[in-house]
Amino acid sequence: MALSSSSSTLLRRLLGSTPLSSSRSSVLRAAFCSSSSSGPSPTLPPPSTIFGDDTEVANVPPLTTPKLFVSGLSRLTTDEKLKSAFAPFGQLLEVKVITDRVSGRSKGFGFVRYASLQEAETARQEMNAKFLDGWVIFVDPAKQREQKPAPQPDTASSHTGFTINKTVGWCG
DNA sequence: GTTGAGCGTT
Repeated sequence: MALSSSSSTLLRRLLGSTPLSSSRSSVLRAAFCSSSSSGPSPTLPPPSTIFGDDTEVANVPPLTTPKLFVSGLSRLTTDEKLKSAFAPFGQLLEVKVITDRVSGRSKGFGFVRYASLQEAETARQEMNAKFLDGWVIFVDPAKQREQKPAPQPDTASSHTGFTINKTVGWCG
């Protein structure tokens, strides 16, 4: 149950030649449902226990942030290329391909931010595991880059007038 | 040219 979309290395290898059978459960279901009119079967549990329900397994959890993390980008892919790929799926508030400050080239991943979650989900379901510039890209919800800047409540002076000396330096 | 894990600059 530890299926995560972060396994890009193995997935892009498999995506090279995957028949992608989506209606495999229909064949098995027909075999079970064709012989169930003569009382309960002590040897076989009800089909609902095996397959659960008509719920598809490809159900993905909804997003919680309009910001998406796009990985698997080609080194030749830039901001404009990424923007052009995610543009028709919604209003992009910000598109950024992370480039190394030293070498000045793309790191192979970027971020896209939509105006709403609806657009982000659409873009994710439409652009996840798709080809972009010859490489299979992966769209995942991005983390919050904004970590607490200064959550220090008692950084000023207290009413008691005492000031804690935080100089816990080395005694040597 | 630089081939592949990962979460960014202001």
